Amino acid sequence: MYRPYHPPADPLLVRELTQTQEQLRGHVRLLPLGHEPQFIAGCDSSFPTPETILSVLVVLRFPSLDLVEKVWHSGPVEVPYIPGLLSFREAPNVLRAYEKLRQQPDILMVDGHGIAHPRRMGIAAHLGVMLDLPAFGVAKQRLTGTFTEPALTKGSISPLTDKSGELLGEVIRSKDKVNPLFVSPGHRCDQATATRLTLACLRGYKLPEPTRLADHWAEEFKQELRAS
DNA sequence: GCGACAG
DNA sequence: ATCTTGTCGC
Repeated sequence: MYRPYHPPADPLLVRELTQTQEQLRGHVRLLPLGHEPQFIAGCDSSFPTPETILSVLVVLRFPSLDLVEKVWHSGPVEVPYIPGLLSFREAPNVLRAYEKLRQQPDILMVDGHGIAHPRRMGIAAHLGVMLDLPAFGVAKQRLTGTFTEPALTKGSISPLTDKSGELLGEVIRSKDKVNPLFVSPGHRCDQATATRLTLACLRGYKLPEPTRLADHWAEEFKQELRAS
């Protein structure tokens, strides 16, 4: 099987975005959430066409997980995908969608990493800082760090750490025998909160409800968008 | 120098 | 992410 090949990225663009990322990093704050959230949001982005991005945000009541609201926004793709700089490609459009929300959430669950990132600035941290809102990431694939495979039973957890032993996140088995999820805090959130909320949002599926529903509606809107 | 690389 | 059929396991 072939290894994915990433086309060469413009060195100047990489330098610029990386510097901006370092600036944002200085604003990240990892703290426990003071109280139980009443509303939790989930977000997801997809690409109906190579040059169009569609972002969906859903808000669920917590802990019932009833859907309260869903919004979306689509626009032109302006930045290529570059490992470690994903947020600059997707976050701008997510922020536009966020502006359409009427019910402000207490915390945001993002499809991607929080601080489990080479520079501790995954898209969950990026969005959290931009919105000054508690946020954490739930990713399906590892970006950086090492871990030992957690047991195959739902709820099993193993730490994700970097070379120096620093805790970057936790690898969680969200369902028996499915690939684990990578959960890490993004901003105004700590690991315990990120893990606790992720587990509290599981409803028999691999993905926690906020992300799963955002994914679902993204697919719906995508069809609707291509048909117009 | 050689791999690895969220969505 | 996206393009895509059938297939193996619970």
